[in-house]
Amino acid sequence: MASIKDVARLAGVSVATVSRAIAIPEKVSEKTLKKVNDAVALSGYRPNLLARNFRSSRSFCIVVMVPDITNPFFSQVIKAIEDRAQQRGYAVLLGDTRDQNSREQEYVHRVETRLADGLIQLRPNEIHVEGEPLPIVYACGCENVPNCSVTIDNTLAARKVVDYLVSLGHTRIGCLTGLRENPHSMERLAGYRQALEAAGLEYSEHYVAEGDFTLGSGQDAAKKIMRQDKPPTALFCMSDQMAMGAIQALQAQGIQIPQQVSIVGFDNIAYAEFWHPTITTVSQPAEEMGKRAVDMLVSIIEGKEFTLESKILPTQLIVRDSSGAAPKDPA
Amino acid sequence: MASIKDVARLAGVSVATVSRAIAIPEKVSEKTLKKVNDAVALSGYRPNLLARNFRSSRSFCIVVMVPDITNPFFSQVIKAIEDRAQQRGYAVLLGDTRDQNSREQEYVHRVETRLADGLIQLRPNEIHVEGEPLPIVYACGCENVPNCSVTIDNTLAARKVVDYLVSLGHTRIGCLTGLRENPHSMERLAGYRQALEAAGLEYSEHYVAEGDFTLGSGQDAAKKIMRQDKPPTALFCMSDQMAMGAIQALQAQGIQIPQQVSIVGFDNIAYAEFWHPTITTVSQPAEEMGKRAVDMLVSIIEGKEFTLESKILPTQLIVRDSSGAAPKDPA
DNA sequence: ATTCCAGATGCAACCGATTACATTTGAAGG
DNA sequence: CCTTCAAATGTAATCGGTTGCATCTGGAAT
Repeated sequence: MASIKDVARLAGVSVATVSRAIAIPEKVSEKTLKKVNDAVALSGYRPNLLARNFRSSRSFCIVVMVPDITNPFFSQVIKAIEDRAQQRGYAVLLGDTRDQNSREQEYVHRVETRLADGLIQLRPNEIHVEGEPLPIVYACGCENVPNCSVTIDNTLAARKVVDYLVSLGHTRIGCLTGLRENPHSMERLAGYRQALEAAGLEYSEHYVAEGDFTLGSGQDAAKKIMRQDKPPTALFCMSDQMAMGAIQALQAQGIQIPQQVSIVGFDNIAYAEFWHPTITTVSQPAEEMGKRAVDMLVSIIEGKEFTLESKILPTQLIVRDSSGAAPKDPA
Repeated sequence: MASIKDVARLAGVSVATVSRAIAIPEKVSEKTLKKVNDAVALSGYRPNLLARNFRSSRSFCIVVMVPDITNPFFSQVIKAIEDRAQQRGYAVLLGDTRDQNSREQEYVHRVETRLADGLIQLRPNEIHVEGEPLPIVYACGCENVPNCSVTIDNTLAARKVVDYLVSLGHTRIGCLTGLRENPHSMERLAGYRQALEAAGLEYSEHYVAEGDFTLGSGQDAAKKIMRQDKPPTALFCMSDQMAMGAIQALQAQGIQIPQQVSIVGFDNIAYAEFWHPTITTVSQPAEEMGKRAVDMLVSIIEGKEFTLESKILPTQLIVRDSSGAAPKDPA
């Protein structure tokens, strides 16, 4: 593999001249520029960016930690991140943590050891770092993370969608959560409770079932929650995937949606408007969050200013066919 | 930021000793080991892996190029890749190429400039590299790529699923392709034609509609293909996403699936068995391909043996509810 | 006490680029 | 022809580790 020395020898100049001819060609005479370019072409020289990065102590690489890349919501965010990062001159290291702290640590370690310049955390968990602070941006997380973050108001969004169910006349509204200890679950559950309270409805653990945001867990949780005396006439699912699982499970039992039970999701993933029925949901600004997260991170990395200017983006209720008026005479 | 020199000074030993104490502690006396460990703890020292990688000319990073990360099939493969790579000590750089050659080149460039040790190509395109060959493995691609690859027999898989439609009595079988110049499209189309020919059915361009593997394109292509005198009674879609779009489009027209039209997909993504109706499809071994691709790439990188031992994995026809016997009296 | 030798440690080169500083070159002006 | 000065180029230090080789140390054997 040809190095800058080989090029210098071939061109009959010093390595410094080669370096300059490549980096700042206008600072080099035309004659030597040509000699160097010829030598580069002849030797098939490629600069060793590992060396350059080492010298400058920069890797031009950022880590993105995500709980599950196969979740369409996250893959959408990541696509936006990759796009923006590429524009800004950074590459994206994918860290699918599978919600395991040990895996998370390994990726944080890459930043500590300079293999990445910074990190975007898509899990709603706070990262604990010993020693000097690292460039970290939280995205799609929760309202009250300590560092820079770009997120939505989960509580408010949940509240709005449950308000909407109330406005349709529903009084028995169930809730399918992610893992209960997940901060997203907690905040959205808080919004759910707020809406119930505002409507004068009683909160009951019987109307709450735990899942983990996946299709299968939505299926199971829906079955479980409907298996009671006075089952809900509406279900607020904390992810579209769970809503899909729930719809599938209820339809399999011959339950009509939305005539008998209304179902709403969260995220507005692409499949939501293709499902049968199409799914009422809360739209999160996935691309916008990804893009802004990159911009924030880059300005921290390059400016080294760890300002705490967090940003909360608006969500939008998208009404489709999976929700409707409460049945007159529920079972 | 503490460097190895600071640790050496603090511990009162040479940098070489510190280096050894960390890398090969058994080669160092207990006394100095303790001194070094104390100094490391005191200074908060983190080795600069950028420096180590530079020295060893290795980045322990591999690039994965994918046409579209939001395609659930690819995100599944990538998840497997990330998992395996992590196990083998490599990080994964995500390259979402959006089917643009310029973006592809940028990522290839990262390998040429040593910022990544190798590359896994999930697009079915061949990568053209000038100069020395690079460690590249093709996965989920086509049968006849030149380098090491792990893939399926697209032609055979398509042939089998269309054979299946024929066995149900269908004689007017439509085909929704990806972009026509996409190698996957071409190979699967070949399988489709083989099956027709074997059944003595005539091939007609009127029964072929082009899409791009996405939901929306499946919707459009299905509408277009049904808008003719003798519309197909069965549709072979080259991706599950297109099958979903097609199902949605036909149902919106009041067409019963599978009673009036059978629809089959390709990939067996997670949503296929949750769709309404559940989707008959061809299962690709996504995890297995991802895992094997990493193993192949690592053995090329570490062994530097560019052997051409490609691997073709089996596919499986998964029969579900979206396909059934041909209607007695088609419209 | 001397010799020997293995184990522990230090010295210094090295990886491939960048860059501050020193030196050379060459064209313009006197 | 000589001076002057900016432009062009070269020299060498540097980034932070790793590692071959030399040196040192201390205990065992003689």
